[in-house]
Amino acid sequence: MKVTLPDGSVREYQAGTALMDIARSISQRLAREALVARVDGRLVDLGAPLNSDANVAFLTFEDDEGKQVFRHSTAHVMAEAVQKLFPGVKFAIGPAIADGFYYDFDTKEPFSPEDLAKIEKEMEAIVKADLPFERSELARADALAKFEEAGQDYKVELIEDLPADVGLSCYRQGDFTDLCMGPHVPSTGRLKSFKLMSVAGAYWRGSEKNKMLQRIYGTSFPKKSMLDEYLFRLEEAKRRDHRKIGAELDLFSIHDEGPGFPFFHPKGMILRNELEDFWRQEHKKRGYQEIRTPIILNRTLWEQSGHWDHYRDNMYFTKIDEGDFAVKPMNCPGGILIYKSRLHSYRELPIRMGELGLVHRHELSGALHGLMRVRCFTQDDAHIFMLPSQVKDEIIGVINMEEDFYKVFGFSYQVELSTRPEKAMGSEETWEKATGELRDALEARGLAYKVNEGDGAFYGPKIDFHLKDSLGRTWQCGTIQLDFQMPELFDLTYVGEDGQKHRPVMIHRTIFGSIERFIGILTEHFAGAFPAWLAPVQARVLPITDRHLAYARKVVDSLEQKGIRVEMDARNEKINYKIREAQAQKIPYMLVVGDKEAEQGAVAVRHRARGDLGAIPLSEFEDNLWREIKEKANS
RNA sequence: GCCGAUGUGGCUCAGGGGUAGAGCAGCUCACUCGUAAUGAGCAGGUCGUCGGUUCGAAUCCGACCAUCGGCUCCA
Repeated sequence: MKVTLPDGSVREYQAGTALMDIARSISQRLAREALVARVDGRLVDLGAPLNSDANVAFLTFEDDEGKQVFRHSTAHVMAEAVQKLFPGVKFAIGPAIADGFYYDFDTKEPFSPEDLAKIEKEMEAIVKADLPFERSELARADALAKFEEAGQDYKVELIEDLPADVGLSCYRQGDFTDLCMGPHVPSTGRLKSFKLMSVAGAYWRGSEKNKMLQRIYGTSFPKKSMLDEYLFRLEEAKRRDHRKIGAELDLFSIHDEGPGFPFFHPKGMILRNELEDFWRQEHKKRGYQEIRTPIILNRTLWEQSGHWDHYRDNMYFTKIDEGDFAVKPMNCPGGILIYKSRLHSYRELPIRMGELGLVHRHELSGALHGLMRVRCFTQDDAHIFMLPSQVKDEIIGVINMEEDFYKVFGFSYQVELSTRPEKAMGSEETWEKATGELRDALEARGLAYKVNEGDGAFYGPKIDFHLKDSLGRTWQCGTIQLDFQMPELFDLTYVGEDGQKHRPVMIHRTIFGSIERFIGILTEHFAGAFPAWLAPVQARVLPITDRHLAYARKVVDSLEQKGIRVEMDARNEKINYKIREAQAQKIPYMLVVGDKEAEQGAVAVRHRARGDLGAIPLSEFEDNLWREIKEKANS
């Protein structure tokens, strides 16, 4: 039979040759590093025989699929160790995830950190024994009987949910057999370096209605050095944590007195205000008007908007003069009242109304996370009221705007399209149509996107922009939501060419998403070293001795005149000490002034990343920094 | 909200049934210094909160609160 390799070369083998032997015939190194094979597009165990002509690729840890198989195999080893140490445990699922794997177990007692150490030890023994992973295929009825007998309820449930005509397979290594479609690495000896990272509760099938299982997270690598490097990267990421940097740089704080309600300090406010100024400029350019609507509004408004039925659990309520009021969780009903406050002509549309609106949402206490998930936040919201014929262009316009914004900060992002959720308002047809419009716009822009079934807002489907934090977790920031419901519910109209009233279409959208969350992401992205235009302090003047205080004062005054945010470190300390502190505060420019500078009207410039840049005339420094700020340079 | 862990001065952390300890930061004094920590002294905490056990609790037990890692949810 003929085997075609990825480079196009063709080799001849006897039918029935094991894939592993084919790998070995190509090179020893490939045989050592290959984890699975891709045969005509399907992943197959290396131990499997090849029976006819095929395209074959051998995958190693370098390939995403190879990596997943490696991690998934490690999950099986962990499950075996758990079976040995904790007899009677029931097994749920154990997939590979982005940086490792997990396995969910139903146990009598939760695992303790000490248990993890024991499980790791046991896993080491299993890896050392180099047990082969053996595949077996079996009939559905046999599989059901087997797992029922073993008391593995979750496996039984999994089998029952699989289509009746699909073939089932199991993998066994040592004493552990698991329902699994595979493939796996050839033997446990491949799984050289692993570490169990944490235990956590996780609901069976991700639903809080189900039982909570014990999930163990772990990761694995073919080499110890790779594991060490990964762990080191994790440590580095923790150093970027916005909660840590936020405290160190005195940007914000969160107190027991207000869980999930962040306090912004003076330096955090500078950052916020810069972002908001930028936001206002950009929106003005693009034909947006700014509005502001109240935080507390009557309950009847929320009943009309559907929030009472669909969002009540996330809302805060209060009473005013015996009347029921709600604290707004979204800005749209307020914006709609402004739209409705007078008649609109088709000539005015689209109307783009932006609002930096403070919303409050009751988030579960366990979900709170620094600035990333809070209970009150400022949405950089906007509502666009338009003619049905304007929908596509408006969506494309917003997508372009999102991209323009993220480019300024150097963010990369993932785009997701979320469709009709279970508890949604409106007909299937309207949803179909709205989802189609969003999809068309994405495709017209040629954007790659992922579909999130059932993740839309209750009033419409949406396009979301997700940004990454320092640990690679993604957070939704920008969103574009197409809404045919609110215009109906509030009987919104415009007067058309024909003099009749017509129904406008609405878009809800954000770019930062929440200013708070955006600041969190921004902080981690730059590790606190914000570009000069955002930096709370753009320059700090460091006089060498108190003989130079007067000149330093002059430098500060001059910079302030130019609108530059500047501080002076007048303390009676050595220059090294002052530099160390300014560096720790990630201040973009340190201006050392001593006798020489005072004499020449100069400053000795040190940049936080580029180091000592030597002395230049003060005016030249001012011009340079001014330019850097104006250009919003990312350095 | 659920599972697990944690909670000691502003920060990082030690200690642990007999009424609290270090480093850094702060303050004072001396040094007047050229690109990442000068030295000395002083001050600072009812050990998250409330209750229980005990002659005695920061230490043991319970409840609650908050934080951290997940699940769920979402900007």
